[in-house]
Amino acid sequence: MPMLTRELAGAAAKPLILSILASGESYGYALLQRIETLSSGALSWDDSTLYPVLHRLENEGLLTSSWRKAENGRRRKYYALTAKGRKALEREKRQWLCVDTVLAQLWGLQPRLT
Amino acid sequence: MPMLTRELAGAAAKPLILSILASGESYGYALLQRIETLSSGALSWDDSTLYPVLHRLENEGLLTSSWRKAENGRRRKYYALTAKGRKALEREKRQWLCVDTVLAQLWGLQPRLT
DNA sequence: AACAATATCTTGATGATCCAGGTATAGATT
DNA sequence: AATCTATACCTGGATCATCAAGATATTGTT
Repeated sequence: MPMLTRELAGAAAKPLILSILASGESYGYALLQRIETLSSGALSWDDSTLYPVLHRLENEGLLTSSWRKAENGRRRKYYALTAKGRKALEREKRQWLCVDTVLAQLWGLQPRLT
Repeated sequence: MPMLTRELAGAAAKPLILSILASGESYGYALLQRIETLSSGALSWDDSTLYPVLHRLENEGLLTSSWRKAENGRRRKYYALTAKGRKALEREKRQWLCVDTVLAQLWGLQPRLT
């Protein structure tokens, strides 16, 4: 994500990926496009940044992966959230909102209704 | 910040510090307490994490520092935002809100009114 | 044939947190 | 006087994560 600082990109990666996968399995390339779409082009990741994150999350047991052939004939590695991944997402969400609440206070923004 | 992931802590540090200093100069120890207060105790930093960040920000020209003696007789290193720091804060803010907007969409939360 | 888009991966350099420690003073308590 | 607690700052090394660059391979289009 070129317009984001290294740190914010790092912090955003995990919750973003887990959140997208929470509504159904997907694969690397599609995740990149989904994020770009959701942010109206503001967030565009480099694939060489995403793949290691996916591997790490799988290694931590938050995701499972399976190679499959898509309709267009290409092989894709589909990722799906595990139960552990779902819990991790809740944790990530809570943490993000915690920091966000503090920043919102400092910036004089409305608090979010949970 | 023990209850935050390494990555989120890293991403939060810069905007938090810059935002607090935007409303007046302060010093390391006070920043730690201020953050703990603002978050109702949820965010508590280790001082050995904060100081290097302050040094880095000063090194980047976002802060200036000056040793001074406080009323209580102790020496403190006061940090103040520079013009460059103020611009950096705006950038950080924009970036944070950008990511936050995407996450809010994914989580079905209300968008924030700017 | 050549090219653009799709799809994934690895390696090495860089950069940042985190832990564990160290230094020092003021004020209150024993 | 001695000790403890809170205040106040700093550094070095281990660890971990992004990032850039480059590699591989297939499909559909010009």
